[in-house]
Amino acid sequence: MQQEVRVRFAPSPTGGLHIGGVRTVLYNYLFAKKHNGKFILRIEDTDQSRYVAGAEEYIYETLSWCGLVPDESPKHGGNYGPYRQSERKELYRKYAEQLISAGQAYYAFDTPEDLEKMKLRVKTDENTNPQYDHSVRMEMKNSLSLPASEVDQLLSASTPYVIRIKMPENENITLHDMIRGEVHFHSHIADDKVLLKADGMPTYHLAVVVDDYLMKITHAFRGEEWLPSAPVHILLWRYLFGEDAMPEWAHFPLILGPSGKLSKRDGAKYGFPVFAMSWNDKSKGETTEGFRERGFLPEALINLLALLGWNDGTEKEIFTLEELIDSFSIEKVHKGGAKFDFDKAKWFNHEWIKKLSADDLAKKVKTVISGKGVAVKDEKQLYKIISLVKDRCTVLPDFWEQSFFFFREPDQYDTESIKAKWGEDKKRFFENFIKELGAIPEWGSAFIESAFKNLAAVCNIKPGELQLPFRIMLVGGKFGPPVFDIADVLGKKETIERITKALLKFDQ
RNA sequence: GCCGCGUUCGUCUAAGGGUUAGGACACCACCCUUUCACGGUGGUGAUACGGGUUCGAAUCCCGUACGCGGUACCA
Repeated sequence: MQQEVRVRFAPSPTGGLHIGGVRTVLYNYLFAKKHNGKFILRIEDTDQSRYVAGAEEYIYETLSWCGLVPDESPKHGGNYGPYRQSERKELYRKYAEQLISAGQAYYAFDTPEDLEKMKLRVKTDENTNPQYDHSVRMEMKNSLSLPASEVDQLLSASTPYVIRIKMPENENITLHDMIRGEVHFHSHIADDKVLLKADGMPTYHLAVVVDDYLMKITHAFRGEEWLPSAPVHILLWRYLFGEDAMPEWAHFPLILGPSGKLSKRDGAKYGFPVFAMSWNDKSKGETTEGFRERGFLPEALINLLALLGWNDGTEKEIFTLEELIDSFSIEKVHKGGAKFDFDKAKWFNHEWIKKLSADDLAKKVKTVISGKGVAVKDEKQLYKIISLVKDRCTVLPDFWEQSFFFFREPDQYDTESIKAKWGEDKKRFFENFIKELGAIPEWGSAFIESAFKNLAAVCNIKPGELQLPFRIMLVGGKFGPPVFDIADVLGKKETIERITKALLKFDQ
């Protein structure tokens, strides 16, 4: 019996979730579901200074909107809680102390000023970014450099301290990554990372290892930005729980903006959303737009994100979540970063709007329409409208541009477009057409069309020449779906009224 | 600076030693449509560079260049 697959997404609740994060969630989710495993959400809120109210709620809402609901989380519960690191605070210290006993970590009493001084002292052109590592640690104030008696004294005097890992000086560390294969590091390049902060909270490095162990995570996936600190995590695993217990790793490629790693600033700068849902930063009073608010469907967002850095090896591009679960494999995730292309994103949304039924779309379209102050009275008519116009809608707000004329009569007419060819004969045609329409036994686009064409033949006018005026009478301009379909949806009474009204206007 | 990762049309990607280097987005043209779209057909357009290995390299190896990431008591 194989071990149950358990994966986790571990965001820090510091603001909106951007699409890189959503994609990480997605790949985690797909992997878990593919292997009948569990998808866990863990909140990494160990940095109290960066706490942002509402950010955690936002994450749940985003996940729920996307349809990527965790099996375990602070909100959904589970057997491995608490799932919020701040609530696990007391549990980390013992592991840090264990490392100290084993000589794999040490207390460090350096103040921020001490660290600053060290950096200034060591900094050269060749070493522009000095680290707290083997080369300087014996010159600093820590339990390695100080005599034991002094360390005891400092501790009993409650001097603030951190616990740092003692990185070995000369060791090769190999990471096996499911996407990249073997990645090699030298231990001497990493610094003595802080494991436990002065406030007693763990840093990411300690917490991720301890929690992945305690929560029985089998596969640890995260963004490529974590690759450089992987050796620290591997060492921690080796020291604390043994490498045999370590999950399998995979580092996903980054999603790039027009210039480097996609950031929320790119959104404002280039005019596309970067967050899944809009995020309001109350401290700065600025809102970052989300895909949801821009009128994207969650199905499309998921689909486009899945294909940004992965594909199933075929030419298939439109996938439902189910299909993604079915065909997903980590090995086919790319190594290289992918630049986000908003045009392609819109194409995916368009495809999804076309793919979904009027029924699927109705609720969202209704929201768009009512957002314009128009109440949708006739459900059946709405379905008809959606079917009629969805092929020409790329994002949800387009439904208004494409169908507003069904809800209100034209307030102006594009008479310019027909002026040149308008005349008495055509006017007469429409006057007769009104009578014909009144006599139509069954209202429907095919009947309207044949009445229209028959009458045109009688009047000896090409039907094509009459269609544009008819369209403008009904909607006001050169837009909309096929004109007989418009008349159909409008209904007999409304159609006749609009022709009548327009005829008067055309004369002026 | 140092370390790591990466590099196929403008963008997302297929091809894991033998293909006229395929598809999609975008763009252009034509067809359909007397609105605009949808749709259809076709077109422009890529293996970063230099060395190897091989009968044969986009594919394997080495260098160079470029890009990205990391280098916090942030995650």
